[in-house]
Amino acid sequence: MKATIYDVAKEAGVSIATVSLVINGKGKISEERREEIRRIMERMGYKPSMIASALTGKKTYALGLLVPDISNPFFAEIARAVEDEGQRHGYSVFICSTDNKDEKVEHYAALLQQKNVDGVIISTGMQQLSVLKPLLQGGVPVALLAREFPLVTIPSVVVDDYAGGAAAAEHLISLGHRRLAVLAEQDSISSSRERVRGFRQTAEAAGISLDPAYVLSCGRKDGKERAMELLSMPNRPSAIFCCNDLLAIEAFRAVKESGLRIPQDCSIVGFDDTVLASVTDPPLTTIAQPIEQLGQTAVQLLVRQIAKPGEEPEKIVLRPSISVRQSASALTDYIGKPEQAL
Amino acid sequence: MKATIYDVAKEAGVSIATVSLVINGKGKISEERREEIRRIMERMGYKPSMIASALTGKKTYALGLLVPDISNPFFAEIARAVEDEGQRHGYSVFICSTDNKDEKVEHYAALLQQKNVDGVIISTGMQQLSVLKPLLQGGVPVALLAREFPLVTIPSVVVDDYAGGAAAAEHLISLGHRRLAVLAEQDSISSSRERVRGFRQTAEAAGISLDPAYVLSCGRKDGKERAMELLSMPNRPSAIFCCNDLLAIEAFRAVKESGLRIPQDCSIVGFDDTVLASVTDPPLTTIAQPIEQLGQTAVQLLVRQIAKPGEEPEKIVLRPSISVRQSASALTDYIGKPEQAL
DNA sequence: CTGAAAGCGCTTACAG
DNA sequence: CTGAAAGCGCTTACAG
Repeated sequence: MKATIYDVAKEAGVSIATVSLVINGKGKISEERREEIRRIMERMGYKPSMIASALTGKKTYALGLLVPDISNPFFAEIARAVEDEGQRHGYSVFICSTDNKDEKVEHYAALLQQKNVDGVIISTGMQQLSVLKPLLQGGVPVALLAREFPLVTIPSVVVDDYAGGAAAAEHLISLGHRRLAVLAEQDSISSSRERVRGFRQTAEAAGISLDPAYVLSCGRKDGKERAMELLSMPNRPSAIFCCNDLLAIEAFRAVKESGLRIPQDCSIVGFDDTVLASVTDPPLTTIAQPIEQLGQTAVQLLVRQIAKPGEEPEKIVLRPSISVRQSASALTDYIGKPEQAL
Repeated sequence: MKATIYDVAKEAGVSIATVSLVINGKGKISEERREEIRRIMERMGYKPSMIASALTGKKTYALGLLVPDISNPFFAEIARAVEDEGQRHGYSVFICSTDNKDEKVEHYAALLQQKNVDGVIISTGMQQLSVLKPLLQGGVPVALLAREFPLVTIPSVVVDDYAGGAAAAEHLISLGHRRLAVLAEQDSISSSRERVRGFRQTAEAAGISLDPAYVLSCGRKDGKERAMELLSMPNRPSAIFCCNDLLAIEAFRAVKESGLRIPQDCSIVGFDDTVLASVTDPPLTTIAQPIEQLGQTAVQLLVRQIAKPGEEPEKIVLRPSISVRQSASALTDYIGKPEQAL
């Protein structure tokens, strides 16, 4: 049914070796023959099978992309950047949503390896780094995107999460906020930890302590609930820093459901600057990640790694910026009131 | 370096055929041997290469998913549903963002074929159906998701776009709107055409004509611009039906930028009910697609097609529903004014 | 119950 | 300038 290299060779009256050479633009073959064979391939609608060529030692030109959830707008945008940059280098990409569960990470890692992907971009959190062992030991090139593992030398590109958290704190503090709270992701996610750390240290440097009771970790579905907890505390926070935009939206819902106003009663700052941020009511002030650049850089690091497996792994840090919109404002309602009374 | 079936066979002192049989759970092999060989595979960290087994006539267990843009929340959610249902059946999925461009569709179609994917889910628009010829002729199973091609018999799952457009019109008309406008997608997208058709016919059935000048097609980036055009028309529409949520957001921006209020000065109804809809200000009234079910059904149709290529292709139609939020309201400001004066 | 052998569709030295 | 042959890592009849 589908034409193979044999069909083309027979049609052209040459050996399959010759056909293979023209496919790959190799060898010394007369330009006429080359052209003729090309024409025949074209006419027969022949496309070389990548899986056959992969088996012969060439690459599969497939990449794996591990993300927590492709339906999360941040990772959807990352995926698009990875896809485009991948295509630019000839690679297709498999999507793998892990829900940040080690078992799924492990499952996908094994699967990708069996599929002989040329490399894997990892942008998912995990409890145990060891789930990546098989990949690493299997010699599968890996690049980390927006994730870090301090003790391992894997090429990675991250945004300076600490600086992002710090920027959020600075912004809120400059607006006069003192009672700060944080809605964090699961503790297993290093980027979230760093954001909280940057936020906390900046607050403390400004003489504002961040009570651990006001730093809540959220799972996939309980963001609003956690935010509600914060809002119902005796000493309600005047501002909440959310470790991603999705959490910020959960916080929005909680605030509104509590009959409070944003930002007058409670300021909110997010993280990521996905499409969601410009769509909320009011538009979300958030720490912006250079999403496209993250995706592109990760692919480039991986491609380099594939080409020269021996190379010293690079670690690239991109700067976040703050997108000031309208979800965080000065504490106007409290003007004049003494800090203690708040 | 990586263990092959030969290494396992040698280690176990059997032939590779025997190993292959235990991998696939076939043949009649003593339970002891079977167990022993399993243990050896485990110990050696052996995982059969899928590309080798694919070359031997088995499947690649890879699917292609053609969408306009994976970073579009609607398609990101579709992708997640497809990924999950695919995994359930043993398939991994390649993401392919086409930007609705025929050249990209063609490119990806050829690529997926070369990669010997077992099937392709198509959820992207195209001008020429002929770009799919290679896939269809190549005997690659295909399923259509939220797309239709009237003349071709390909298994497909769609939402009743006509009914969705009709529901939007009914809702707006019941709220008293008479000056209706539409922000459509490109004409090449059949679902968009159907939505507009349902909207138009329902309006006309209610005695409201929809001037073609008030139905504008948008490209990837000019939604806001087109919406601005509508708003600056001499006879400004009191309600705009947008053929997807992203367009609705562009319309939101245009309305606000014009100093108008939603919904008092201009009602807006979207389509899709993605995560965006609950996040806008005010929350978006929109036609809800059963996204998860769409993705699942498409995979199931494809899997069936893969298993029994001869089967009559099914066409499944899912019903949309309307998610009433707050972006469309009754024409309170105009109460009492005669229709002509509007 | 198990092995030898052919074959999947390519690529790559090696001859000539 | 081009072909014969081995090999990639599997699966699948076919023998025995």
